[in-house]
Amino acid sequence: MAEINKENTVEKCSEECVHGEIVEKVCSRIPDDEILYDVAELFKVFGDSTRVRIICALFESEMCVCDIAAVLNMTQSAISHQLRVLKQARLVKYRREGKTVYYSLADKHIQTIFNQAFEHIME
Amino acid sequence: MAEINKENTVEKCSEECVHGEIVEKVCSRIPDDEILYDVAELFKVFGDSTRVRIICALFESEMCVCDIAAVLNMTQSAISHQLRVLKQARLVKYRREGKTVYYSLADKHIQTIFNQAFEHIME
DNA sequence: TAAACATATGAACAATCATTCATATGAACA
DNA sequence: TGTTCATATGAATGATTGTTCATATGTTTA
Repeated sequence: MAEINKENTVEKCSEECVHGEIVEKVCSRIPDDEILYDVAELFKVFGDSTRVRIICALFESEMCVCDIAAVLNMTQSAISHQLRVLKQARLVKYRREGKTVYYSLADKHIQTIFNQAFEHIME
Repeated sequence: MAEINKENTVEKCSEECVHGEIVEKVCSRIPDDEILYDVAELFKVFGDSTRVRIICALFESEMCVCDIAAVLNMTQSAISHQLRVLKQARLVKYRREGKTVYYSLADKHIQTIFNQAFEHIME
């Protein structure tokens, strides 16, 4: 328990109110910070309405950058920047056909995650 | 199709490369912007490592604010601010017992969403 | 090879947000 | 009622990030 307050910034309540057993149990079971950081990074990608709209558009059909820009009524540059973010998160894949690049979703988990999110919203 | 480029900022490619049928189909099937905005707002709440750690801690056990602060090794104030965000998103609920306030998760969808996120990370 | 065009990217700016510090609130108990 | 203590909150600040504008890349076709 000593390492819980490393830097002597001990809260008043830490000696009175902390439930030692619970804190210890939770500390031992919670996933590593590194993993939780990655989870937050993934959700950060989902946490922008432009990217959400791109993903939902790609649920319907593979599309080129121009088509996505037309659907969202935004500039090609803005879409391209966001597709790069989605690509880096391995959420979309692409194929080139001449001058055109077609994007599609890369991960089967995305649909499940979004369905659950829709259900939470609707409650 | 006229309403797709409302403001005469027609991209060059919009007359050459836009695939009209696909754009029209996707436009008609994609959920309303209002809903997609709400979805993004929900994911924005998940998109912070402190909040992710709080949520994962609460997967293990109901806890008071002090306990959560001890588990995450952060100040009571920082935790309290984040719990307010989670409360506003209806992701946590609380019960008061004397001076202590116990928080727990409010929504069954959260676990499913996080499980899928873990699976995406692990791939 | 040169022009045309779909896409990508770098820099800059505005807006959003997590934490800190100080302080307020509200319940328990003397 | 007054003190103690767990929790909540307002203001300020530093950091992150989405979009725009200008330009670069790379493929096609004349």
